[in-house]
Amino acid sequence: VRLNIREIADLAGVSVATVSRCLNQPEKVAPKTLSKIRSIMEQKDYSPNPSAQSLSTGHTKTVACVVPTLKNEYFNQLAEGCQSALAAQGYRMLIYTMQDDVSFWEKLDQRHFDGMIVSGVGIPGGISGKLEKFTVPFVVIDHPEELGERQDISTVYVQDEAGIGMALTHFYEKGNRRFGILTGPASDTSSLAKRRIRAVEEFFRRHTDCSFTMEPADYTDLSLTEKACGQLLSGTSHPTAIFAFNDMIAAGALRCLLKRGISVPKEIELIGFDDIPLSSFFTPSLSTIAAPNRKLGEKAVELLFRRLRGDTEPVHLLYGVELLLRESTRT
Amino acid sequence: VRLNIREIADLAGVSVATVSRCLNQPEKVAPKTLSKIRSIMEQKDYSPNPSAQSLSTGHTKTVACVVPTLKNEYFNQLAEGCQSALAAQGYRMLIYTMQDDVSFWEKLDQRHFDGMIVSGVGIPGGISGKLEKFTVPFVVIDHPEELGERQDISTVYVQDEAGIGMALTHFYEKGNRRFGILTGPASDTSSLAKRRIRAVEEFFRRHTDCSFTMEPADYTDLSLTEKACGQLLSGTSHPTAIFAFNDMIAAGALRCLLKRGISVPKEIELIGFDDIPLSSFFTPSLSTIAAPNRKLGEKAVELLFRRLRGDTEPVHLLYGVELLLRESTRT
DNA sequence: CTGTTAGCGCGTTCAT
DNA sequence: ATGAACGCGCTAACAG
Repeated sequence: VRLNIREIADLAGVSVATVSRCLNQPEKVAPKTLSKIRSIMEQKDYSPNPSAQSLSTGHTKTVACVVPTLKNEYFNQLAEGCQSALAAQGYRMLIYTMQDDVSFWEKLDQRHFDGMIVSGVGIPGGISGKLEKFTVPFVVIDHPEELGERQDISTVYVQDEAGIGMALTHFYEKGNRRFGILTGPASDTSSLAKRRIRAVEEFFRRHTDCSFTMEPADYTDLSLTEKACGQLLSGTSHPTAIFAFNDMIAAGALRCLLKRGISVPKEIELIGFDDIPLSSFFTPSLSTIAAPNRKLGEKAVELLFRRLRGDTEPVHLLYGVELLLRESTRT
Repeated sequence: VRLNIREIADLAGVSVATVSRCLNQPEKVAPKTLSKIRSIMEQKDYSPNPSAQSLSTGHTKTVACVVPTLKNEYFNQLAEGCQSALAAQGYRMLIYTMQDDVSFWEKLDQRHFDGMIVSGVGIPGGISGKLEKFTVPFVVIDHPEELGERQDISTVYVQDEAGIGMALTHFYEKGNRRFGILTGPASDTSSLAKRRIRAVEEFFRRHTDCSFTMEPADYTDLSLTEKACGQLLSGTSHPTAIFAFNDMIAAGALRCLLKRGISVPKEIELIGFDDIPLSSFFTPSLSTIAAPNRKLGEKAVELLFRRLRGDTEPVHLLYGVELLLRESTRT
């Protein structure tokens, strides 16, 4: 029921080339024929077949968004930022989750899209191991340090180290000396996870009057997170302040603490990371390191478009973070 | 750097037709040539060009997921369910958000996908107004009542009315007689929104000893939600129980109440709808009507695949809901 | 300014 | 069991 370029051409009494030009280089078509063809296209509700267009041009007007999971609000926000930015440019977005599929990258066929946005994908051996096969431009939402040999690609990232420093320093200045750190899942080998751990270690190297315990936590499974927090409490360090690597984990910790009748922030203070939308709804509302999650996605798209337009200069956008003091920390 | 079917054929000393058969109807190829071609494909890491395949077959192995927004956890969970189900079948997922783009449906080109999953898309005039142009199969995650003339399509939905009845009845049995209802945004004309409102009205038609106030609330903007809840409190009904149409709104209400020093559930009880993952993390944890959000997405995909396989019998999957009593209601 | 034509890569009759 | 040839719908040289 949908006609093709040939039929439009016949209807307008011109050749397919003219119709095609009408779409791609209207300035090269006589105003008169142009308007005539256009009215016919309008009337017949014509639009070029995307598959044919892709086959012919090699472009798909589609971008892939690759995240480890959609079960963490952080990645949802990233994806949301990408999607809206892409839609605004008339691009479609394919969404892929890696989950625990180890052969993910091998199965990914880049001919489906013009470019991709990749985030937080703990790649063993670094990005260079799996992403070097890709010739389509892509932007990584993560620290540039894991780029390896792919120094040519752009990144968008936040000051993790600084954020962690801010949180721990705040705790320290409030008099805390015993800390609990809830890291991401032990299986998370992303550069993001490793970098945050390093930042923690670095902090305590400079604050030898403190003790701390690190405990891996999962944000997918509530019971695991609570258990991890329990470990922290039953250990020898008896923390008075807990820092969680992301807000999902902080949520679990909060629940664990309150269940045990531990007052937050009175007895134990808590700070998370990411500032997901609902963290301000917790009670006590969660103090957290805020990053511009949505914006990261939007900017990544922006950088990707630069590439698509031919600008191959790699750009690294670093965003600052902010310590948002809400109710889970003492004033 | 990637070879095509022609080159593979030459390498194997056969024609392109044989290589193609090798992929699509291997049983029609001599075992010997089959294995030979396959090893070459393996070695050269060959896989057919998706665009060419689509152009030739008319299929894309891609499904569209259309939701109003990705800013509500509910839709994220839906999308997540769809995505994982699709990925398991080797399908890709395009994600579209309608936001407030009125011309969304007109711009949507169905040639990009083999089918679509549509959810909660308040379509003025019903689904039939905008979706009838689509010839690709699609499944609606919503009540069948809005299907209009498209009685041929499958749906997946939950018992909204029953859920609302459960919540309000629970409130009633606990002795509450003055109710506050926080509905979705006034602009939400989806069948879901309307249906929930009808269910509320229906309940109070049968419980004339109650008073209630309905107030539209937005889950995108916290301040609006809090203001809506404030309206409820400052009105004449002085509710002792508040029911929110979704958990995002309930979160805002919770915050509003606690800010004003109103104890939940002691002074005012609160029940939400959806059971988004973080609702159990609120404090008090949110009592809510739980729906199998992820599963709705998965099932929708399942029904869609039936269509793609040729089974045109419309199926309507109705899922039950459950009143999850947590801490925001009295025991 | 417009038309002809050759691909783009693959699926698929129809012969052989 | 295999190959030759056409069609899918469009873009881009090239010619006029």
